[in-house]
Amino acid sequence: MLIGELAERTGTSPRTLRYYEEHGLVRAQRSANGYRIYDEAELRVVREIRALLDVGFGLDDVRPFVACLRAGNTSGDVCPDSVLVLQRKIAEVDAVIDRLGAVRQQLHSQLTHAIAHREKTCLRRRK
Amino acid sequence: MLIGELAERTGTSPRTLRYYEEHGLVRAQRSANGYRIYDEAELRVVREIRALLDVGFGLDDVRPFVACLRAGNTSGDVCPDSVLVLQRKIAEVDAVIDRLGAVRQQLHSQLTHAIAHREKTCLRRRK
DNA sequence: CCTTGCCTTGACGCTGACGACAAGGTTTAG
DNA sequence: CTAAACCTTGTCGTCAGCGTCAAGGCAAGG
Repeated sequence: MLIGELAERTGTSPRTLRYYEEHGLVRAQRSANGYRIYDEAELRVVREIRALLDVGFGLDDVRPFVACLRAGNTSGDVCPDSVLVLQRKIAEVDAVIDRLGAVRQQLHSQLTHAIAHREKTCLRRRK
Repeated sequence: MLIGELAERTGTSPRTLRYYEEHGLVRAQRSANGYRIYDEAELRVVREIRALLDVGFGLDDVRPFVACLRAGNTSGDVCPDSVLVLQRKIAEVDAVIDRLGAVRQQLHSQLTHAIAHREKTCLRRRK
């Protein structure tokens, strides 16, 4: 499988795949003319990467999962390092959710005050 | 008030204040030697900017609030444009919170599966 | 032979809110 | 005279995950 095909089958671009390789996440053989050649296993690797990136992981966070797949596991999640990252990420997500909840509350109260103020102003004008 | 003092009183840096000015958010007089001179009103403006940026606003989102202050209002929130931005931002925050909630759930289930798998593996080894 | 369509490496662009540095002018205090 | 401590404009660097050329090679079909 060449890079274009892998890109298409994973919904990415050749550029993206080279970028992953450059960062040690994806591996490829080389044909005589220098073309990258991927086996079916890389398909799963790339899909794992994509799935995790979509969820907000960084490339560094993804590494343990790729290694886990390469170690022969059917899932990238089952290795200790992956579990650690999962736990850390859940904690991070929780923290962000909490923060956003507070932000939301603040914005909501600002909005409430603003509306109240505007009604006061309208009443004054009417008098 | 010179730029250093304003920076200190707002917890920012001179660089930051020049950046805001460059983007049309903060205004300053110039003294004979070319130094920026700020009046007390800019203090409130900068604090408004900072407060909104801290909450996740972009500079463009902040503009209506600054304009609202400049229009003579004691709060930057009370003008129609500010209210629109507030409503939009609340909606954005809600969307992100929802998304993160889904992400959290997915990660949690991945984690659960991973733990379950590891226990299976442990049991196999003991046999 | 020429075009089309793959592939290669290399390098700059992008988004946002600044930090950091360069190179210089001004004012004040000693 | 000079050092300290302000200020000025200008430009490049930062983080992440790529997009977008540029310039070129290779293979196959008409």
